[in-house]
Amino acid sequence: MSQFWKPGTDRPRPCLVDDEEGGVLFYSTPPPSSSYGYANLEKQRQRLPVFKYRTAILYLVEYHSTVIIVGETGSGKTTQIPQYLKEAGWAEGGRLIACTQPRRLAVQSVASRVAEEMGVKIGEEVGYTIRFEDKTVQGVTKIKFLTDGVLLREMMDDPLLTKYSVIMVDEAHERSISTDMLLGLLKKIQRRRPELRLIISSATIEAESMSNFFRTRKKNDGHATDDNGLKTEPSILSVEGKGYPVEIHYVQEPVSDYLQSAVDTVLLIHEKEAVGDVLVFLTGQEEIDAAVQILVEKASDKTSHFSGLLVLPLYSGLSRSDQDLIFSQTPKGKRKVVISTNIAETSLTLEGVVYVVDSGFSKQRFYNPISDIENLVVAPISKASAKQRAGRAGRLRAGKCFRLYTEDYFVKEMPAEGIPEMQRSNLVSSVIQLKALGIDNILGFDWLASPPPEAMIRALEVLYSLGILDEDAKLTTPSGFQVAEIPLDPMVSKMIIAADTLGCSEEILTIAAVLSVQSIWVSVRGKHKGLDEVKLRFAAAEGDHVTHLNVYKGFLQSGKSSQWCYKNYINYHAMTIRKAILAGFFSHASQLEEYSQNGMYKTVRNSQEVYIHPSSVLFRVNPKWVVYHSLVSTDKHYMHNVIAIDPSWLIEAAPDFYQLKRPNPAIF
DNA sequence: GAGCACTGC
Repeated sequence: MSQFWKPGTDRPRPCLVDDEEGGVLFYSTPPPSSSYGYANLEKQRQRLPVFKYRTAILYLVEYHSTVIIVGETGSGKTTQIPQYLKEAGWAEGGRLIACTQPRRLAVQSVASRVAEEMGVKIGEEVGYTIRFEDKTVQGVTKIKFLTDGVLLREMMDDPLLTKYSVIMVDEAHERSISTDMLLGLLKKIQRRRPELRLIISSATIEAESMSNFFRTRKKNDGHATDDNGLKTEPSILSVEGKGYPVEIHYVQEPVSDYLQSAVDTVLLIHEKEAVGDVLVFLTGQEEIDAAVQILVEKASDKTSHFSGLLVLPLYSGLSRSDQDLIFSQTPKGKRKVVISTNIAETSLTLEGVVYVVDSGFSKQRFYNPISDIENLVVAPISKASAKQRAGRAGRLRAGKCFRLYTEDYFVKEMPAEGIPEMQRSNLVSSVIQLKALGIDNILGFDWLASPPPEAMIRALEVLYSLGILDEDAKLTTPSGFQVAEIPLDPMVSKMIIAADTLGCSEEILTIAAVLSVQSIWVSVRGKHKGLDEVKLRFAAAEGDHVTHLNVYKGFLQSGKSSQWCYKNYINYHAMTIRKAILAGFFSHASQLEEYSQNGMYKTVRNSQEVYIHPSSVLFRVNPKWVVYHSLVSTDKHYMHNVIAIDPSWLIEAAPDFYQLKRPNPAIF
C-alpha cells in the first residue's frame, strides 16, 4: 500500500472501507454524532490486514482538515499514523510530518521506536527535537517528533508552521498549557492554511469537545466543506488498544482514611491474590513515606507471610538511583509494591503491575489570581485519571484495580475531566508568548477552555509593570521582545536583562539556573539535620539567591571546600546582584511588620500576610525588607528564596509600579 | 522551625 493516494492529486474518491473479514472496520455515512469508522487493532492482528487501519486513516486525513483519533493506550496510533502518512506521500515536496508529545521522554522513545520500525537511523528520515537536543537534518528528516512546547517556540520564527503538511498532537486530552495554546493557534493557522491537516489524538472523554472546537463553519452540517472540497467538520476515528481487561473493585462504604485503607488493601491483595506487582497511587511524599514505613514494618516480620513484600516509594524528589529501584526485577517469591505519586500515571510505566490501588486523590495546583498565590492541594481526581490509573494494571495480563471510593461516588460525583491546567495557573508566560506571536486580543483568543478573566488581567498587569507590555498592551521594544525570546519566567528574564547593565550577568545567570530547577537539594529521608548543616556552610547574609551562588561556586571547586574564602568577593558583588533580582521581582517585595513577634511580613502589593520559609538562610534573621522568588502556601503563606533589600531600590527598579495606585486601564 | 503533584521552553 505504499503507493497509496498522493495527497492533492485528482482521483476518484475511494470507496468506503469494505472489510471482507467480517466488517471489523466500517465507515458510516452520514456519520452518527460525527463519528466515523472503528478500527480494532487487537482483532486486526489476527485476521485484519494492516492496510485496513491505514486505509481509514489516510481516507480521513485526505478529506478532512481535522481528524480526531480516540486511541487507547497501546493502540499504536502514535507510531503507526506518521509512517502511514509518510508512505502516502505527505512528507514530499520538502514538507514534514510533525508529531507532538507533552513530555521529552515520550518524544525520544516514540521517535526511536518509529525509526526502528522503519529501519532507519534516528536523526535521519525520522528525527526529534526537544529542548537542548535537535536530532533532525534539514531536507532529510520527514517525520519529526517534538514536544508541544518546542512547536510553540518554532511558531515565533514561522507563525504559520509552513514546514509542516500534517501536525499530529498526541495526548491532547491531558490538556497541558502548551497543548491548549497550540490547539488554539493551530485553529487560527488552519484558516490561513486550509491545506494543513491536523490529527488530534485524545481520550474518549475529550473527543467531542475537541470536535466542537475545531468545527469551524456551518454548524450542525456534518458535510460542510471548504472551497477545495475539504470537509471542515472534524472526523472522529476510534482505535481500540491492546491492553488487557482490568476488573474494577470499589469499596462498599466511603473510607475515612485513604492512607490506612491503601495499606490494608495492599495487605489484602498480598494475602488473597495471585502473583503480580502492586501499584498504589497516593498524593505526595509525606503520605508515601508513611505508607512505605508501615508496610516495611509488616514485611520485616520474617515469620509472617508479609515478608514477601518488597515495598518501594516513587516520587520525583527521589534521587535517580532510588527511582531506578522500581524497575529492578522482582526477586522470586517476592511481590513488589510501588507506592507512587501521579508520576506513575503518565510519566513512568511499570511493566509488571497487575494490581492498582487508587486513592482517588492527587495533588493539584490551583492559582488564585486575586491574591496571586498558587496553592498545591489534595483534590479528587477525574474519571479520566481514574481510568488511566486502572489501565496501569492491564499491561502484563488481565489485572485488578481497587478504588478506595464507592461506585456511587465514581458514577455520580467524580468529575468527568480534570480542570485544564490553563484554568488553574499563572498565565504570565502564556500571555507573553501569545503577544510575541502577534495575538493582540488575548481576551478574545479562541481557547479550548477560557482561562479566568481575572488571571488574564493579572498577567497583563504584571507584564505591564515589568515594562514588557506598553499601555496599549503591545510588546515593548526592545525589552518586551527580548524577554519573550528567553524561555523562562518573564520575571527571571527581566532580571537577566537587568544584570547586563549592572555587570553581574555571570552571577545572575547562575542564580536564574538554580531558580529554574525544583530544588538543588536532594531529599534524603531522616537526614534533614545534615542538610541544614551543609546549607549553613554556604549561607550568605544577603539571602537565599546569593547562597545558591555560593553553592554553585563550591560545586565548581568541588573537593576544596576548606579553602573557600570568597566572602569579601561575594559581598562586593552582592549589592548589584540583588538589584538585578529586583529588576524582575520588585513586585514580590514584603515588609516586616514593625511589632511582629513571629516574623510576620506583609506584601507591598496587597498586604498579604506572609512569612519567611524555615528553609531560608534568612529565617529568624527577619530583615526589614525582603523580596521573595515564590510563595508556597500551607498553613501559612511562606516566602521561598528570599533576599534582603533596601526599600529605596524598589523605587529605583520600578518607579511606576511603586507610585501607581491603579494599573493602567488601557491594558484591559 | 517546616516541607517539595507533574511537566515544559
